[in-house]
Amino acid sequence: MSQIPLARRSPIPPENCNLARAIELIGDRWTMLILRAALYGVRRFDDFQSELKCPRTVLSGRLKLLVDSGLLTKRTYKVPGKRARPEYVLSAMGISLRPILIGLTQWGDVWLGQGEPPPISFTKAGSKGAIRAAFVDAEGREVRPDQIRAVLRG
Amino acid sequence: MSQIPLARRSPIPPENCNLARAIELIGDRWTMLILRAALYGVRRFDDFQSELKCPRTVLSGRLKLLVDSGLLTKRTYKVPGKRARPEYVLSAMGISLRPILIGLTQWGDVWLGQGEPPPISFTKAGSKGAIRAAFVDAEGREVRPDQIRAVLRG
DNA sequence: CCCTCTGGATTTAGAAAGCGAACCCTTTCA
DNA sequence: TGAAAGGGTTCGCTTTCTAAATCCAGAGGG
Repeated sequence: MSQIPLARRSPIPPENCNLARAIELIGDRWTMLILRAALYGVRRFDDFQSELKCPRTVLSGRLKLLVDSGLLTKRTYKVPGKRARPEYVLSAMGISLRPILIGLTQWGDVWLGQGEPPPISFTKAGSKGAIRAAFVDAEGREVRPDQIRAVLRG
Repeated sequence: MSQIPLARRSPIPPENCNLARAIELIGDRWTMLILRAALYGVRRFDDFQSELKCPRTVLSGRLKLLVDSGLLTKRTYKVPGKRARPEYVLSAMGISLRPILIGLTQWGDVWLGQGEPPPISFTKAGSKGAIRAAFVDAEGREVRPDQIRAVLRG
């Protein structure tokens, strides 16, 4: 069943692995749900809170971590007649997670969709057909999953 | 800076969102690190434990959850002259997370790599150049991130 | 000028989860 | 008969999560 050969250890120790580092950073329920909302355009503390229904303590802590790690940028917005308030917008680093979360969305559509059609799908601007996460070579041509090979440095 | 327009709410309530469901399931530090190791071929309790250095209680709990949710399959292996033991191998559902974790690896290479070259890279079988996570249309042609449009059902 | 409203938090106390160390259980080998 | 090895569970302790209440600053209204 599994095409993956048995290994007693991963080829890269977790403490030197950029995947493990990424998991340390964003591999947390609330953190990922915050990023999901942020990618949909949510920016404000109370909007995050009513969207996620998470404790405000957790939210303010996570926002702080995300700002410190560079995924979110804290800046000020002002609605006329109201106080200036902070908002949390995705940095380039945060926006570049979008393909990964779209990929995870589509994975969820397949495996967790409970037989219902996906509530959201993705297309290329100006055309109709669905697009999907995949791998491409340097020329932008798709590489099928079974053709992917891992190469260790050194 | 942000190309994402302000929203007060995400277009899909989290409780009806397959991305949110996926995050509930795998959006956890240890769970993701287990999947990382499993994608590298680790299968056995003690191998996971010495790789992850997590409490054995946490490991056995997570493995149980992953089996229950269908990402891992528990089966028995037997080394001649040793007792039969359980091992945890990725199901098709688990293996299909591979592109997402590779995408996250490459994201980490860019943003968390501390200037060092990535310890692992990915190529197409039989060729040399690196491949990367991207979006493709139905014909397998790359769609650039700024051309991606979300479409709501209904 | 004081009062209230609003968004963005911090404080507090109890519940849950994480953690490390020790122990248990079964089979196999010496 | 005893020790080893793999795969767990049990046990206390610490950290984190959670909910609810409170705080705080600056508008706007009276």
